[in-house]
Amino acid sequence: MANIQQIAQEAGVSVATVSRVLNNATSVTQKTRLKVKRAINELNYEPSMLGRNLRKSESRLILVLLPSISNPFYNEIINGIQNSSIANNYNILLCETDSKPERENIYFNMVKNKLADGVISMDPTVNMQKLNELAKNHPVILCSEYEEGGTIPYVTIDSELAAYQAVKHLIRLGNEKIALISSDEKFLYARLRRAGYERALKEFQLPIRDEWIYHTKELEFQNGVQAMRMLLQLEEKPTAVFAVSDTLAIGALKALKAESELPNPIAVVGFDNISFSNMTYPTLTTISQPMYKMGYLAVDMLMNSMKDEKVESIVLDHELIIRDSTMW
Amino acid sequence: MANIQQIAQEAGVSVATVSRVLNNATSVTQKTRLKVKRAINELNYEPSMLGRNLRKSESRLILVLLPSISNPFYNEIINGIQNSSIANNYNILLCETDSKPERENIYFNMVKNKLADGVISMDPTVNMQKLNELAKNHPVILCSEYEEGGTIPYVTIDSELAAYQAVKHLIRLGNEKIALISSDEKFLYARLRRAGYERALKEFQLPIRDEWIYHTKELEFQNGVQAMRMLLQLEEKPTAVFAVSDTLAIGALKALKAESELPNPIAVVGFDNISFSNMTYPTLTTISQPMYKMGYLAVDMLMNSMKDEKVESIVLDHELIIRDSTMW
DNA sequence: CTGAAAGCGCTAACAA
DNA sequence: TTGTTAGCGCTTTCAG
Repeated sequence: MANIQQIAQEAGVSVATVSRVLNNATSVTQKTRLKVKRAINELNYEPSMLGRNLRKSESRLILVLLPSISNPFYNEIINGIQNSSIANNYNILLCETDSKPERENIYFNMVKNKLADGVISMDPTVNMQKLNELAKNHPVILCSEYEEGGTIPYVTIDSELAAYQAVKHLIRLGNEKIALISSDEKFLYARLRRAGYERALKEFQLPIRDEWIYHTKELEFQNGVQAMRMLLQLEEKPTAVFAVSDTLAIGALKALKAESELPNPIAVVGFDNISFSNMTYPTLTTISQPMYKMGYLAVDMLMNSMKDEKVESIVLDHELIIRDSTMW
Repeated sequence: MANIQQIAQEAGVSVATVSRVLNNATSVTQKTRLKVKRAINELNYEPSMLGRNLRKSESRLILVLLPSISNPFYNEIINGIQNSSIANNYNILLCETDSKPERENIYFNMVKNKLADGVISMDPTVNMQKLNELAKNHPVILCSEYEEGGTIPYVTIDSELAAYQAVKHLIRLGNEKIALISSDEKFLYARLRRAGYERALKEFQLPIRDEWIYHTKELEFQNGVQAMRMLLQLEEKPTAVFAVSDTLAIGALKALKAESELPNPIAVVGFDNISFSNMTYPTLTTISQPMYKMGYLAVDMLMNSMKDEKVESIVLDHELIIRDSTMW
């Protein structure tokens, strides 16, 4: 691989001039520019980012932190992040932490090491203390999951309100016994969605019963299956279920189908509107988050943060998508 | 952010000694080592990868090329790649090309620019000519999709055999009119799976009818829905369907459910065993690929390739997973 | 065992 | 307009 020296030599100019051509500086005559370009082509030269980055101490790479790409919820967000990044001449480094602190550390170090210029975290399991520490010296934006009262700017939706509306929809359909399938309440979104669930029930003076609230360890389909099975074993079964994620809701639907002799169908509402949610039987009623937009805006915010501008957090609108799982 | 200079100064040693401590060189006395460590802690120092990488001219980053992370097929493979990379002290750069050549170019340049040390491509839409060009000077491994008769090492499964077995299973169940839902035949896997489909039909002297072979533009659920709808409109309808991917098969199942008055159920077999394939109704019979292993091995192969060792291509075993969609 | 110094590939300030 | 040169942060050779 040729370097800038060799190009300079080949073209009979200095390295500075080559650099100027590379960076489209105006102060180069057409003639020298051509000489240099010819040399570049001849030697099949590609400038080394390594050298450039070291010199400018920037990498034009954005680190995107997420727990696992197997959760389809992140797909569209990443799409938005990707497109917005490219528009800003950045690339993204997708980093799965798998909720493992060691991995998180590796990625945080990459930022400290200047291998990435900023971070967008979508990881609810992230170590907030360390992230706050990092945010002191590096641009960081939270996407979807955030810290209440924290200092890091975020883009998200109003989970409490969305959950409230989802449950209210179930109530309007005549359900009085409504269960909640939630994940670990160490996550803010789980606490908020539970709060929305409870607010709706209280407003209609419906019972909030502990046995109708099930907490799963993870967000896999299987966790939803298991949760629904438990709910179906109760003496007094719920007539409807609100799950805090589509993956859980889809698992719940599966468990319901397996149960052949139910007197009345149990209504199910999910959260996220992942692409599968339209492929289940019955199709899933769910809350749709503006995922693409969320990702896109997160990058915008990060760019502003890099310019040391003041960045305001953003709360986006959601939408209730009514499908068959609440009307079968 | 402190640099190595400042640590040297603080510890009262030379930068060389600091570097030695950083790299666990043996030739440093306990006493100096401690002095240096103390300075490192005091100043909260993190060595810059940028400097190190430039010096060693390596980035310890692997570029992973895939068309889109929204296809769940890649999830487990990536998991394998990730774990294997970390075990080898590398990190991965997940790059979605979205089948766009511009993006591909950006990523190829990162490799040429020494921002990544090697490439694992899982992208069937990749520009093979450019990839071959890149492979002359950089380590490249193909994962899943590969080039017949090409020079780049690959890890994959025997798609033709798997398809043959899938279709044979349908034949054994008594089906004689078997349709194929495939994607674009510019992709090798589509050609191979079609070949397996035809081999099985021929072996049992069953008709291969063009109208029973449907090619979709993409691999989204919706493409499967549409394909199945077309097949259901035929005068002579197939009694079974083999789809070259689970996403297509799941869409097909959806279209079947929508069709209420079918005299006999139509059997469906998919390909990939994505996690959702167990959540559909009916659950999907499919070919399971050893995805995790495939990803893991791809990294091993890349590591060997980096050491300039000769790397042999690998063909892994698959498995037919029989579920409800072939016995309802 | 430790230090001085060269150099990885590039950019940018300064000089010409 | 172009060239010279310092230096980004680190590793490594060679001397001591």
